[in-house]
Amino acid sequence: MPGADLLSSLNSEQREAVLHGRGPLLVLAGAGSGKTRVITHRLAHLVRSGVDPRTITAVTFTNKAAAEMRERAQALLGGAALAAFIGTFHSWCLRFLRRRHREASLPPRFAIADTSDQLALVKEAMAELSISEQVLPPNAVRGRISNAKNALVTAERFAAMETDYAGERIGQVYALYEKKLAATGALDFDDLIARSVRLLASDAAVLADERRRIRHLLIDEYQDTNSAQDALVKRLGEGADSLAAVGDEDQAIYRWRGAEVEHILRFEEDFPGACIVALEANYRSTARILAAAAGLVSHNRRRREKRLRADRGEGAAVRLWHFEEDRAETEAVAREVASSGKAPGEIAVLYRTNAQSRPFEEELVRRRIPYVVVGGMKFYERAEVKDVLAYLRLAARPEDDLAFRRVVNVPARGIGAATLDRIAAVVRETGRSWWEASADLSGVTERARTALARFREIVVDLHEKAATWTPSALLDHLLAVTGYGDLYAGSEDREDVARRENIEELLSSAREFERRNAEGATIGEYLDTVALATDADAAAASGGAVTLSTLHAAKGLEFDTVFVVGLEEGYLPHGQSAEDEDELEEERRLLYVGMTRAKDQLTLTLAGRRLVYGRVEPRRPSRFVDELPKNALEERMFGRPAPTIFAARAHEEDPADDRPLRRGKRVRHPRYGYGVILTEEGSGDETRLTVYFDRAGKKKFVARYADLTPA
DNA sequence: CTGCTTCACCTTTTT
DNA sequence: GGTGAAGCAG
Repeated sequence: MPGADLLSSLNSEQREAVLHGRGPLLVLAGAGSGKTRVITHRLAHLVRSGVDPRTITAVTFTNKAAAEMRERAQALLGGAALAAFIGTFHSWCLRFLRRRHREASLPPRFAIADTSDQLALVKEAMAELSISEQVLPPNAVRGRISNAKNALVTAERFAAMETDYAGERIGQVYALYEKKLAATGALDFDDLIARSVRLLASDAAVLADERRRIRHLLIDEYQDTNSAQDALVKRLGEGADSLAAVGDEDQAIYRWRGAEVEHILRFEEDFPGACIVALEANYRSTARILAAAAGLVSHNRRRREKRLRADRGEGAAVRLWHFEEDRAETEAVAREVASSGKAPGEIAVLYRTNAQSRPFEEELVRRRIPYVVVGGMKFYERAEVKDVLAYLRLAARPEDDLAFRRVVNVPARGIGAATLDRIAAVVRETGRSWWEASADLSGVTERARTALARFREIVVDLHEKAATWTPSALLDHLLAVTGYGDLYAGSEDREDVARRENIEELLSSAREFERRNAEGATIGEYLDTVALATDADAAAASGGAVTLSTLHAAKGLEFDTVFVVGLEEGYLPHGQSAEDEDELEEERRLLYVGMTRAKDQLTLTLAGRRLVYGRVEPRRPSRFVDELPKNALEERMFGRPAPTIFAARAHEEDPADDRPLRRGKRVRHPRYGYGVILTEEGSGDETRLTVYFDRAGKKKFVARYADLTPA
C-alpha cells in the first residue's frame, strides 16, 4: 500500500486540518500552501481510520481539479480511493438528478443544454415576445437568467422582483425560456444545481437518504461557490459527520458567475463552532514574488488579514517590462522563452482574455516552440463535434428537440426553413416533441415529406442500436448512415481537415471512455460525461510545451517561469470591470492568482500601443502596476518610453474635467429618454459616446451630432 | 432549398 | 480580426 505514513510530510497546520474529527472545518489555504495536499491527505486519512470510502464526497469546480484530486488520492490509497465520489458540483448534481429523476419530476433521460443551446432558446423566446435584440442583447439576457438561477431565483420571483422596463421584459423571457426548456426535456447547467437544491429542500425522504450516503464532505475552492452551490453544501453538510471547506478569498475570481466571497467570509456564522485552520506557509514561490503579489492584493478591502510566509528563500526580483507596442512584447517574451534554458513545460504565458493568445501562438509557431492553449475555443463546442454528438443524443432519445433541430438538415437533405416552420407550428399547437410532430406532417411539399421520412429512418435505426451498441461503434455507424462522415471528406481546405481531425478525435475519446469504464460504458453515460467535459484536457499534453492560458484557467497550476502579459488598463482591470469597486477587487485578485503561479521567475509585461480588433490603440499601464511594491520589482523599458500623455493613469479622475458629457454622467435623449454614458472614444469633434439607456439599451453616437443633454 | 455574398457586432472570465 | 445573421442569385 503506498503512502504508509500520511502525516510525516505535512506541517503542523496541514496536519491539524487532516486530523480534524467531527463537525465543520474551514481551511484558509493561501496560494501555494498545499491545499490539494490537505484535501487528498484528509480523504486518505479518513479511509485509513476506518471510514467507508463510499461515504466520502469531495467536490471541486473544474474537471481538471477533480481529475488531479482523484489521481493524487489514488496515489495515496490505491484503488480504494475510486469508491469515494470525487467530482465537480455539476457532475454530482447530474448523477443525483438522474438517480432521482422521478422525485424531481424530470424525464428519465433528460438532456443537458449548454450555453449555446441556452442562447438559441433565449433568442427564440425573445422573437416570440417581439423583443428587439437591439434593445436587449440576447447574451446579456442569458446571463441575467443564469445569474438568477444561481441565486435560486425562479422566473416568478424574478418577475416580482424586477420592476423596471428591462427587468420586466427579461422576466418574460425567463418564464418563456423555462417553458421551452421543459418542453424539450432539458436542463441547463444552472438547473443542475438549482434543481438539486430544490429537491433536497422539498423532499425529506430524499434528503435523509442523501445524508445517509454522505458522511464526510470535502469542498474545494469554497470562495467560488455561488448561492445555489452554497445552499447545496449546507443541505448536505449539516447532516454529515464532517464538512471540510477549503478556500482562499484572495483567489475568488468567479463573482461574475454568481460566486460570493461572503460564503467563505461568513463560514463561522453559518456553521457555529467551526474549526478554522489557516495555512500560511507558501512552498511554491520565492519571497520577492510573494511580496509583490501580497503587496498588490493588500489593496483589497473585503478580505481577511493574512500573512503568507515564503519557504523558499529570496529569489529573483519580479521583472516589469514596458514595450512601445505589442509586437515587441510578443517577440521579447518568445525570445526569452527560447533562451531561458528552461524546459517549455515549465513556462506559462498568462493573459486576461482568450483573444490575447493569438499573437503568442504565431510567434511560438514561428520559432518552433511547442505550446498548448488552455481553454479558448473548446473542443466540445466546435460545430462538427456538437453535430455528431447531437446525432448520438437523438439515438439515445429522439424526443431531444435541441438535438433534432440541430442536425435535422445537416448535412443538407432538403429540409428547409419552410418545413421547419411547419413543424414548429405543430409543436406549438400540440405540445408534442419535434420528433413526434415530424411523423405525419401535413402542408408541406412531397419532397420535404420524403426527406423527412428518410431522416426519421436514420434516427429509428440509430435508436434501435443505442440500447446495445458501444458509443464508439454507434458513432462510427452514424457517421456512415447520416452522410456526416462524407461532409468534409476529400477536401484540402484547412478548416475541413481540422474538422475531420476533430471528428477523429471524438471517436478516440469515445474509445478511451470505454476503455476506462469497461462496465458502464453506455451511450447515456458517455453523453453525460461529454456534456460536462468542457476542457479538452490540455494539461495532459503539456509535458513538453509552453502553456498559454487565461488567468482564470491558470488557477491551481504552477510553473517555474510565468509571464503575465498585457498589464494595461482595459485588460487588467478589464474595461467592463473598471467601474465597480467589487469588480475592481476581483480584477486585482485575478492578477494575484496569475502572479502566484510562479515558482522562480515572474515577468509582467505591458505595451504602449496595441492592435485591438484590428486597430492600433494607445494603451496605458494598469493601475495595478502602481500598487506593486517597488522593492520587489526590477523595471525595464524597451525602446522609447511611452509618451507622457499615455502615462497619465486612467483611474486618476481629472479634477479639471468638468465636461457635462463624460463617462459615468447621466444624460437625456429626446427619443431614447434617460441613460448613462458608458464609454468615450476619440476626441474633439470626433468623440463618440456609447450610452446605455434605461429603456432602449445601448446606443452609439457622435457627440457633436447627438442631441444629448445632461440630466 | 442551397450556397454564396455582405455586413454588424463582437469578447471577459467557465461548469 | 473573426463569426453569425441577413440578403440574394441559382
